[in-house]
Amino acid sequence: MTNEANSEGNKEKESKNFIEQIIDEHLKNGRFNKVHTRFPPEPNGYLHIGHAKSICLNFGLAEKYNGKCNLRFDDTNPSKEETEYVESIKEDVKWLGFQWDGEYYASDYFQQLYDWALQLIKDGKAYVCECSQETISQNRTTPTREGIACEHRNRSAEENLDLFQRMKAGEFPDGSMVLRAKIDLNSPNMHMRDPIMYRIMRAHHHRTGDDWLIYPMYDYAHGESDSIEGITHSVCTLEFEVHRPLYEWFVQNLNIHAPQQIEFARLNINYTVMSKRKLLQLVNEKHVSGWDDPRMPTISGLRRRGYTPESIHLFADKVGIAKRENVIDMGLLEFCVREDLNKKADRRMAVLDPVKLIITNYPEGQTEMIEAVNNHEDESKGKRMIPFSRELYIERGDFMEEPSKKYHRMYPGNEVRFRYAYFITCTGCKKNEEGEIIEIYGEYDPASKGGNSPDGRKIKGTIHWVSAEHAYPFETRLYDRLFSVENPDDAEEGKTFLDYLNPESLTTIIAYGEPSLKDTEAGYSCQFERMGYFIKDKDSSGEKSIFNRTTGLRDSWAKEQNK
RNA sequence: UGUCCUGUGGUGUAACUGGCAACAUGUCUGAUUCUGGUUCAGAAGAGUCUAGGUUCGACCCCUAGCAGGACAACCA
Repeated sequence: MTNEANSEGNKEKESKNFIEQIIDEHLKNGRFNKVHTRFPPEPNGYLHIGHAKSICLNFGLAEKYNGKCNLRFDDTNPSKEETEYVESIKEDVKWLGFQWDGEYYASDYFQQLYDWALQLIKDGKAYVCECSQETISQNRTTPTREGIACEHRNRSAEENLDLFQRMKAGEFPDGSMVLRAKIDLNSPNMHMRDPIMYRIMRAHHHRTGDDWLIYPMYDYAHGESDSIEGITHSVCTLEFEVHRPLYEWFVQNLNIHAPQQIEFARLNINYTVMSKRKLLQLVNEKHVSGWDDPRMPTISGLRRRGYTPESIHLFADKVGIAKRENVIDMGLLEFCVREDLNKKADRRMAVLDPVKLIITNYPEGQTEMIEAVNNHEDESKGKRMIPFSRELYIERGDFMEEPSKKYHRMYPGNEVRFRYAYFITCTGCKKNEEGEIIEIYGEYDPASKGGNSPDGRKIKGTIHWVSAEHAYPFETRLYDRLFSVENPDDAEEGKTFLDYLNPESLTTIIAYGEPSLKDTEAGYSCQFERMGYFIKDKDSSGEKSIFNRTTGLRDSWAKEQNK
């Protein structure tokens, strides 16, 4: 290594994303003297990879600036939220490796929020409106036209106070009235045209039970919750950009701590969908086995698929943070798992599409144990023994009766290395009446034991194998992208994203693995040499194993063939 | 339609706040290799949406367009 390379390496001034630049500025100009972020999921579904980006951002910011990050459940809509989701969210955040500083719920603040609403009413900045949903919407008109004030807008503070308290007390039916902020009916920003702060809803809340009959809306609750927790930087996605003036209006008019809301572009990945609504639909309509189906972009799905927290961190790191719309290639996610798994996954041999190979010059009935390295990237992983015998299974694709150009696996007359074992020269094959190859024959060179070249002769191909007699059969689930088009969201006329589901997103086969695969537990992740990364699924039980394919290996041979 | 946001290689993100565009991924070559994996070496690929302007000099600033996105829920 040259000195130049060294000094280059030390220089690496990592560039900051725009949010960090804003924070630097705030720290410099004294607006804030610390960093306190929060991750605010609504417990109405499972977390997905898009949330992971946000989690890594928020918790990452706190780490970088030596600050704090809260986990806050935005549970202001009891009709959609459930405890099951709260638990899964906590599990996912922890699995990603983050520990929140405070665990909060917007519902913890219902009383404070209510009191502040009373204050706004007294200040003449909020009023109870009895208009119907349609009327309110109509009166707001369109952005280009002025809004229309309804007869409730100029009620006295006393009357509003009385009405609002009676709303809370349950004197009025659901939906009969709302509390509205009195801001600006002519604002070009529709969110400022007297937004709704509270609605009457007789729904059982997962935490406050039946204590409340009125519930605050997002816009009223979110900024205030941030404020209560002393959040400095309230990071959210782009669609809330238009809400920022409203966010600021509330903290300003309540005269409470004002966090800075900053918006960034949400994550999009091709060949999948990211909206909670659509993910929920996939689950409800049983297009997938559940929220944690390995094809789902959910964190629990990725986990079951074999993704590691590290691979997701790497991914979040690589996609970056910015404000422009983006679509990340699924290939990047796959690159990230391989990058991580290559270093730590055990190597094992398993044949996914088996065909029998008989070594005609190998003694019948003999079995010998072959030593194999667990991971060439990490010698500390040690070695293991694998049985070898006269009859083996090899991959159907590793034999060609009439080889194509550049093919250097088994074909009549060609010598191939059987990984860790011997050099075997193919001598022919047998076919059934349909012309399918049912057996392949070969002769081994006893001097090449261990797979080493006895005389230094070059062998182009190395293939994996499994002793037929000792093979351990197990179910293998080969996963592919869930959708067959890049962007299932933009469905053509008369179709929905469901019409683009990939019928081959899951293929179940029986694979034959080396015996060591039997003594593994669910969650055991390894590389089947030359085939890809696999993880033992939780559906496994006792002797029965199920392995999910996390992702295949890079395959430049397949690319070559597609030319 | 109105307001706001965004516009840099195929994709994603940078560019020390004005000094002729970097990194990653992807693609293609080649080398190494007991995984057609990994690793290594190299190449191609944008002249920064367009048109003006300011400036010695602009991806960064200004003006006008164009394109894409967000919003017009008693969802978040």
